[in-house]
Amino acid sequence: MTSRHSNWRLDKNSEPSGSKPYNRPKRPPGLRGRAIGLWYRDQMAKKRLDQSSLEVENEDFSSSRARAKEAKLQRKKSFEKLKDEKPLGSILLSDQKKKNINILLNETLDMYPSLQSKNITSYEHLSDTEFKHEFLQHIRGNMMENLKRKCQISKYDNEAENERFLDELKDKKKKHAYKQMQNVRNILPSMKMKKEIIDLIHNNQITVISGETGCGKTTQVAQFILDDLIEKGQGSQCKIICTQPRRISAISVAERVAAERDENIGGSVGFQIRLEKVMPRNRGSILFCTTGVLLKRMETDPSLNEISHIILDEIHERDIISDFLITVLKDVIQFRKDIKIILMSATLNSEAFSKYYNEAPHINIPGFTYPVQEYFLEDVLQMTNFKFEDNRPIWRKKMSVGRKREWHEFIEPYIRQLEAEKKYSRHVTNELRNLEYERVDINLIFELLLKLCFSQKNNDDGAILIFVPGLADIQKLSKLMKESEKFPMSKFIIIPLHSQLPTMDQKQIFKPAPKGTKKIIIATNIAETSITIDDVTTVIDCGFIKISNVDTETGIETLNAEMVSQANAAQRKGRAGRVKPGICYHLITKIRYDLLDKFLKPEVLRKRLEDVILQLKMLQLGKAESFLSKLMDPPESKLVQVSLNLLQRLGALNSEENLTPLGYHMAKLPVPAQCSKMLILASLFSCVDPILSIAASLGFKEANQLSVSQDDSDKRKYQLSMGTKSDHIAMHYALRGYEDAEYKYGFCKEFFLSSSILRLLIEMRKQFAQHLFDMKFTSSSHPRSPSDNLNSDNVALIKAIISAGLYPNVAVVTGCKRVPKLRSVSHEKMEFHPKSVLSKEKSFSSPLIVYHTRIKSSSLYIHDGTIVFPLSLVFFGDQFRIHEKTSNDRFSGVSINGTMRFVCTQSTASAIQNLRDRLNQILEWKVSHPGQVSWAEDNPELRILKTIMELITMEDNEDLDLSDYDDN
DNA sequence: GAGCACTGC
Repeated sequence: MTSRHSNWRLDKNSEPSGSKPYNRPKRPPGLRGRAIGLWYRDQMAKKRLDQSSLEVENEDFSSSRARAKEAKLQRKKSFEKLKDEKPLGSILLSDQKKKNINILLNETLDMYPSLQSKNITSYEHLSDTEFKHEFLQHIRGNMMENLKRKCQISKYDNEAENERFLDELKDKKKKHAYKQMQNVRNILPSMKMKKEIIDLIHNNQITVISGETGCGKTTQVAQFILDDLIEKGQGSQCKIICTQPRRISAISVAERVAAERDENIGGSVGFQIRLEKVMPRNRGSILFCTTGVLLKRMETDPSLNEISHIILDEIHERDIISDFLITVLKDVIQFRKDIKIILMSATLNSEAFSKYYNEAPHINIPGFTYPVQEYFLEDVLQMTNFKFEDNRPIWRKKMSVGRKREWHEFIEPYIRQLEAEKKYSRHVTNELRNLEYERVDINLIFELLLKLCFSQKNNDDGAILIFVPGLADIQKLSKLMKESEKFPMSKFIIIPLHSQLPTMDQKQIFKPAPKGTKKIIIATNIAETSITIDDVTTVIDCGFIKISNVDTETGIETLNAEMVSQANAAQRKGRAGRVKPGICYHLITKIRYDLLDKFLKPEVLRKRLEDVILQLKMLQLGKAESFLSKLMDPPESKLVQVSLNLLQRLGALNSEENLTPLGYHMAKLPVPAQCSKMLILASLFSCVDPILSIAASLGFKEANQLSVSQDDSDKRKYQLSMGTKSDHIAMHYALRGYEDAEYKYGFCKEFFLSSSILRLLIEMRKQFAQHLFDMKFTSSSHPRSPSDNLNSDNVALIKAIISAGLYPNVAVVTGCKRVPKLRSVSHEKMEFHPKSVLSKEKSFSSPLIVYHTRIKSSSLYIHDGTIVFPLSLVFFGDQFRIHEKTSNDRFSGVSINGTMRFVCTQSTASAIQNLRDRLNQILEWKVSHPGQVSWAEDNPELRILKTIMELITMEDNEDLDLSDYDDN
């Protein structure tokens, strides 16, 4: 007795109507056993290959069908296993309630008659609304077609403007301030290559410009283009967009360039980042924006109409959005022969970009930095006489095959060579030989610091910058320095630098230390690119970096310290040579340095792909797999499938991998997919305020800050959760508290919150609220409008909506001795991350937890959780099924997900099922006919939603005894 | 008992 697989996509049939039938190829006679299997495998592979080259709509039907089949098989398997699952709770409904539900269901039959329509995948049954028009146009469109259509627009040229811009520039050149700026600019290496750069850009559609820090490419190239065109009397044709990977750099570069032009921002130069912009004049202008802004712009303006030049800066960083952009632009230039693309990168990997763009011409600008002397671990050991702790001889049996080979082929011979050269003492080579494994050694950093700060010959007054992987290392080193009493505050300014630590006095970080004191900065890789401290002359690079990764098979994300790449090491070293010659200590051996990878894996290979896939769907780029295969480094097919499967389960994509109405809304909102689902539900249930805060926090970051010394911040977060046993609701209370606080600074200080993050979160809330209003889900664009917040104080309802969004991320509490014990629904061991308020919980009134983020580091941690009750999951989960007592299954009740069962009577089960079906009808209808639910009158929609709300609220108030669920 | 860094008209 399986209820239809309901997940409010308007797409229940997995059989695509109107698609071509799938012709199973006939296998040649004479094959046997394994050979048959192999033959079919090859056929499938061939078919997939053939189809990926076809145009968008017919593509890959066979594999989606295979996927559906696989999913069905999995489901069948899990139902078998379900028999062994202990029930995770029970559902109790009084006879009176069931009676009322049945009356209600009868009275609200045929709420939406057109939903009964058979031809549901074509969406023709939808009422004729603005939304239907917009949606159908979107899912039927494809980017190439749009480009063909839109690129016919003739070139913009305005004589009057041309003249005005030229006169303006001539006048400016006479001004003293402008001339002075010009003198500063003239020193830059890029200035010497101005003509070459302009010519190259002029003569080619694509240009790759490389250059190291200090060459001035970021500030100059856009100005070269603009001034050149103005001087040619073509200023009005010029409209440049220059992207930056970070918000701050977009603003600061714009400010810098405006200053160089003796202007304020908003003239010929502007910037645009999310939630903040100062636009330049329409023509003869340069806009500095973040990569994300450009990508979003392309959703509505794929042909980049009116734009004359796109400059993508810092693409060597290989972040997802930049990688994505260079691929999309490859398509755009086919139709916009007049647009110019300029790719700017560091010298190291610029060749690769040139190659990716079909051997595009490439120009290198020499950089200007002071020389930096490099030392390696062997030198540091010699200097400090350091001895590694617990340094047992290498137990080579334990090493992986690769490590073993590495040791025998390179490292061991290198040490032998050092011994032969006798450049280093016996002590050094012994330590290297006995090094069990390479890791960050805080004691070594400390010893090196002592040497640097207290040996006579060192009278350098520059700052010392230490790179460590994470907060734990910052804390350890700070503690060590403090306890040694060798670094008194009178002589040393010690600055920890980490994105989640409160930024102490800003000026202190950037201004040189007063005479007689030394500045020591202990930083994560935030100091590699995001924060630049000019007066650094000594860098200590521990050689490790924390880096996120993803398991291609399971999709589990990880965060662990790994060895840096040569590019990282070079960047870190470069931080010592900004104002004068410097020194860099790499705490790895020279041979290890040579063996390092050239670059880190690009981000797109280290992240889950749900959001990228939604973005590419929004840009109408066709099948995920075939578009992603065009990237410079295509992600593994298996991982694409994992992400596609989740999006399909969430109801964002249908079986043909097209956006559903729900998916369309999800992709439009700038939050993770699961959060947008929450937002839509919140508007239907009239409780947007809390969910807006939660979606903003999950999509951006929590406002809670950390501290270097002891941690009161966890206790304060616990207070903020107000006993709701939910990190998510704590996020809501943090924002509400901040908004309502009269003395905001004091509030932030008391609760260890970052006011700058809170302010951004509040702006994001407004942005989402505006979206919901524009989509007609709410009656007001104000986040706290009373009419959209009738139920915002109903904690049980908020939790239910959180669980509806975060599903299928469910964890189960299995016990609670010292700390809560946790497992996933598929029985993996998990833990609450210590920052979660739930990690301190002693008793659980329900074993069910929903979460957003799960990362494997030292353990598989859930970073944020909310405790929920069975009904929320039963109403909003998928694969709902009723179980009857039979001879081989003594269980009577319902199950969801093929993994979670709940005990109830048959009559309760069927009442729940019917109510659930009706709820799904409402949700299906609502996402495709956006409109508010009127809470003012007694309409059928409202009566159903209210009934569900009442059931959920009631359940939360019953205190259940955890001992029922304890595995022990 | 522990949290690299970014981003979204």
